[in-house]
Amino acid sequence: MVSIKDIAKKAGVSISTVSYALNGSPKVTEETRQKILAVAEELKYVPNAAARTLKTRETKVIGLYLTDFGGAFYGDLLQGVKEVLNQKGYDLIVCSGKRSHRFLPERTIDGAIVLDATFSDKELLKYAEMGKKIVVLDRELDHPNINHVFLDNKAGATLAMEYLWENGHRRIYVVTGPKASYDSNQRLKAVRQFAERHELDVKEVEGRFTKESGELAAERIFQEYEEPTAVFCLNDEMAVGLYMYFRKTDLVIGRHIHIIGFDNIELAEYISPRLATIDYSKRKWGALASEQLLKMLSGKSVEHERIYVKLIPGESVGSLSNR
Amino acid sequence: MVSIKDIAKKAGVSISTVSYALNGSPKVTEETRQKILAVAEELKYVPNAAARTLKTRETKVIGLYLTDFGGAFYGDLLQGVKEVLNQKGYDLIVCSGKRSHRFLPERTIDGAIVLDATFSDKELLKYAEMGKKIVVLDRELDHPNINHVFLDNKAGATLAMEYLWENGHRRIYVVTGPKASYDSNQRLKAVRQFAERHELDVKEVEGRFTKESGELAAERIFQEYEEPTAVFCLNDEMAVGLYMYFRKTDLVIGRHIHIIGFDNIELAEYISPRLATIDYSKRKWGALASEQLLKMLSGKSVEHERIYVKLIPGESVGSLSNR
DNA sequence: CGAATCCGTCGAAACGTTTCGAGACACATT
DNA sequence: AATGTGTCTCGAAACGTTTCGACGGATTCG
Repeated sequence: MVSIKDIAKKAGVSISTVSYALNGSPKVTEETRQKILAVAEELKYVPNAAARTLKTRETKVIGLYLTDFGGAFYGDLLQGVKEVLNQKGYDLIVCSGKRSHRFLPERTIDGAIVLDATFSDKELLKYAEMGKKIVVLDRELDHPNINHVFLDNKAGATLAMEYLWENGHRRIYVVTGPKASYDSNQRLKAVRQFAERHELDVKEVEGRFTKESGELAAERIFQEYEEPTAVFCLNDEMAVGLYMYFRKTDLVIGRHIHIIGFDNIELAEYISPRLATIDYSKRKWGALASEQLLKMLSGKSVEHERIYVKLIPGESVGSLSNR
Repeated sequence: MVSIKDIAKKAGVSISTVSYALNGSPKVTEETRQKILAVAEELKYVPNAAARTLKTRETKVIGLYLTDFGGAFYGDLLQGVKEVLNQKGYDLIVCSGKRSHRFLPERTIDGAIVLDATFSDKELLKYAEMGKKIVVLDRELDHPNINHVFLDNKAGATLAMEYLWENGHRRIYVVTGPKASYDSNQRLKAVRQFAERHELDVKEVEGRFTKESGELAAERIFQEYEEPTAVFCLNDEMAVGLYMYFRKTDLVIGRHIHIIGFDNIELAEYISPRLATIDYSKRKWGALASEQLLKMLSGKSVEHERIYVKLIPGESVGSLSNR
């Protein structure tokens, strides 16, 4: 409501002087700045973001795109992103769904971090081509305006397989994510390599990275059950689905059936038996992604970063020797 | 980059005609509209949100303020909000932290839904006073520009107490949230009323609505333990904290120690034994909140809404008779 | 047939900033 | 005294829309 113009009038100076004063330009004398600040305060002036954006072409807001708001998975990641961003004077908004894509071309946000499989490569490339800066977390995309923080999926999947192997497991199933998922494919690739190296026959069941699909997968595995069997779920969410299923049977997890996941979601720690899984710092992942994005926005060059993983043992995987 | 002006030039019409055409005004003939649309398409025109906002004074974006991005608690709520909003042509952005408050006065968003105890009443009232429309979910605030969807905390707390009572429990502890929490206070009030009615002596331990504080509370309770004791945690998060603690002792939950929570978070279902708790539709809560907000924005009157609760039994509470 | 009505189009102002270039003034330099 | 050098302030244009009022031409009406 009250604009820079009102301040100018009341303070008896020009509009431009007010603007300079408010923005801390050295062009204006300390005395007039104080006067202007006082008037602004008195009038309860608040800058109009739209007008400023129209002129400066930037919003100091960056968007984070998620597939859905559900996943407990995201908490730490968002925290990491937010910390970095706020510290550099940027704000974070979290978005989901196709509608919100408009923020990118319409310049509501300066850049985006994407962790949303429903956001197509094609669309992303289109925006990148328009000059928008983007960091993707769930795919690799080759474009000067797009960067990527590499999560070491393969190392993680290999760790998981080794853990099962060392515990004596030889009949192993893997429950994959959707075929289109980059993470799933990377992890699966490592599983296959491991299998080949050890001359194992790893059976593959396709899931959708959800609890429900995990439950379905469990059903299939149960039908073919030949004791003892270990299952590597390519994410924890599906592992929880297996838990749900096997609780209804007389197989006990960690004894008759062995499960390991990937992601170390919160639930993995609280469910019992403790789910063995692959952990990585989601917070750091988010922090690195934002740092990359900010560098891109300020025209600096970015070096490729990588997130390391580690194994979290859990009672969901028992040793075959001490049955 | 390409603006309405470029379209006008290329199509050989005036700027205003382009604007009318693009906005589907009946003032322009179908023929010219098609021509303009074609040119816009060809030029890959995208409207500039800042310019439009500057003129129309609205963004068609509403903000949802959360204390932090952590809580798995929010998923369904956000889903409910988003569905309603999208259907009415609005977008949702999720925000957290003081910095983002600027969106309200700076007109980046048309209105806000607040579920964030760190957002002070005073500040909220200030924005309301400026004319911003707000729906609060975690407090009651009396202002024409602020509304509220009522969650039946008292009924929920009473249900929980009755459940414990009917299962024969008489030595009951309640673990509260922070003193400043509206929800905690409402629930606690009902607990006290129940205690008075049944001439019970309910011991109160103060928590902070987090797992860690639940664990601490458990420690205190354990020291005073006199079998059998039931604990009503004023939210599930803290109940999970109790689980963590008691797993380290030789008390088994649902047998020697009995626990009930409030909120029915996802974890409550997957933890074992299943946590008894109070459930309510978070999705509906979100949906009602957004509907209220949209009504306020269009100047309609809003009627007060209320969310009902129900008891979810769980094995975390056993009957005292069949020990 | 002249006047009234309607319809599609247009020009221009406005929204609230930022920022460039120029103006005004004071002071120092030759 | 004329010129030069800074310093502070100002006016005006620009960003990309929306929308009001006006305009001219075609149609309808009495």
